[in-house]
Amino acid sequence: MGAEQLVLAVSTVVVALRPHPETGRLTLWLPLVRRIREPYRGMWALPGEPLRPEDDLATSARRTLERTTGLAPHYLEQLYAFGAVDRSPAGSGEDRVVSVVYWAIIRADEDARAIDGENVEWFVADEAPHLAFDHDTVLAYALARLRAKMGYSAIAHAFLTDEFTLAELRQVYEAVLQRPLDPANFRRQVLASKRVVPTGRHLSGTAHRPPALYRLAVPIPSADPARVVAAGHPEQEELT
Amino acid sequence: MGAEQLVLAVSTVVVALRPHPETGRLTLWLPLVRRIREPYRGMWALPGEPLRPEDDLATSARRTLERTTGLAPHYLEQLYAFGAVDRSPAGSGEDRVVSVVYWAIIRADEDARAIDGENVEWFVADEAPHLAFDHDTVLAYALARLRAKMGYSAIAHAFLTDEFTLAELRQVYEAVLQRPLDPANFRRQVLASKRVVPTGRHLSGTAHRPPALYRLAVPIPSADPARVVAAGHPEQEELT
DNA sequence: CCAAAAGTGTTACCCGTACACCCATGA
DNA sequence: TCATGGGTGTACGGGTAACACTTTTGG
Repeated sequence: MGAEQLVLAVSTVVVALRPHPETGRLTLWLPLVRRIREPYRGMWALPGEPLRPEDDLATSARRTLERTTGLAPHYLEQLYAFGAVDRSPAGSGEDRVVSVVYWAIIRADEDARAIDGENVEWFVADEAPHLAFDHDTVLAYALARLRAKMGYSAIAHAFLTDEFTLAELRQVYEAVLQRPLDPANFRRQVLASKRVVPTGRHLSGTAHRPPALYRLAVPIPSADPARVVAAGHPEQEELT
Repeated sequence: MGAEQLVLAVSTVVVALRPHPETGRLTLWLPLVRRIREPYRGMWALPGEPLRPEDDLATSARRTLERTTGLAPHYLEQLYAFGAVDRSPAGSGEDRVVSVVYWAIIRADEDARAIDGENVEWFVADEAPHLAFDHDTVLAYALARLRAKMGYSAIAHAFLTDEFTLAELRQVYEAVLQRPLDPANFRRQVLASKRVVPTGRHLSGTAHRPPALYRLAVPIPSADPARVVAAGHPEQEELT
């Protein structure tokens, strides 16, 4: 037992929707980085970095996203702080690491511009390899929470551009929730929620009847506590 | 600008239900500690401590609870990690502090045994004084989240003993949500949810008809990611 | 004009709410 | 026996799910 140090790191689970290589259906993908040193050398892990004293937690997550994908996040949210003492292999003289984990959601249009960083590779989220540290748990938790949050918040829009068709929005839900939704009922529910406003424009060039384009009525609410509190009487759906 | 160090601390928002000093109705209370050194000397703050390298985050929260109330927590959940760079007054040469905040819920029977620690005093949650650091925000967020979570989880039971009447359970909801609930409908909803099982026993000594006693059918689900993930197909209501 | 997706209408059902009412007990 | 909270019955209304149907385009 040497002089163990306590280190604070920030990791980010970056998710985007891309077609599945086999079925062609939209699925969640995420970038992982291959570890180039011990411990867990050679294994895949979530991207991250130690927190610098001059950085906010979110700033660190943003930089990690930049480094691994070349992108700036439009949606970033804190997930959880993982701090079990045995997260790094015990007795190896390694530092004890507490990781604050963030989520970032990549929009379809940005995803096209994504550039892989050093030792970065994208994986289908549900088919990711066994990961270093406790990152299997972290990833599973992130996915479970993302799916749960789809039900009561507007994060689905974080995957889409400003203008979108209701079919596109529905496909996001179907991809993340992994089940088909009734187009007729979906349309009514979304319109009834007033979250979405028709732009008057229509999407042309489709194989069939041109669908109407919509825009978000209000921006996606931030999950940042400071903003949630400042918003006065918080709605349940805005709290995690 | 001296050599700033990065420090990781764990704070705990401890809540219990006690009668309001004026109205006599049940309300949320919490213990605060008076700061005995700079910065914010003399102000009230959330109890907490720097994380020791040999402690899990939850272990640290547990010790804080022990130190301020003499109790061991039956319900403990991680809330959020606060890490803005200016949380401590800037330029004062103070360390930069990242705080992982936990919630602890005190049951009615334990609350009776609570002993105040050094410089500890309890306050009605909604009438707490202006706090040190960003603890006003932290507290507001904790209360908002507690109220939201009452709607879709079983945490209300964290305030109660093993055996309880439906009226007691309803009073917990009413106290936290700050609005009256229809006893008839409340009873049906709770019974329909199957979360609760009659013990067959009745509470005697009441002024009127003796109410039936109930017990939790399944323990309150832990919000710990490791357990949530291990539980297989997670229900939405178990996720935060 | 045909296929297929966009979009509308209709109906049955579940669930939350409101509220009238009966039951059991201590005082 | 009466006041009071415990406990039951019932009817209304909003929201969701299922699915038949009409509309609009490209080929």
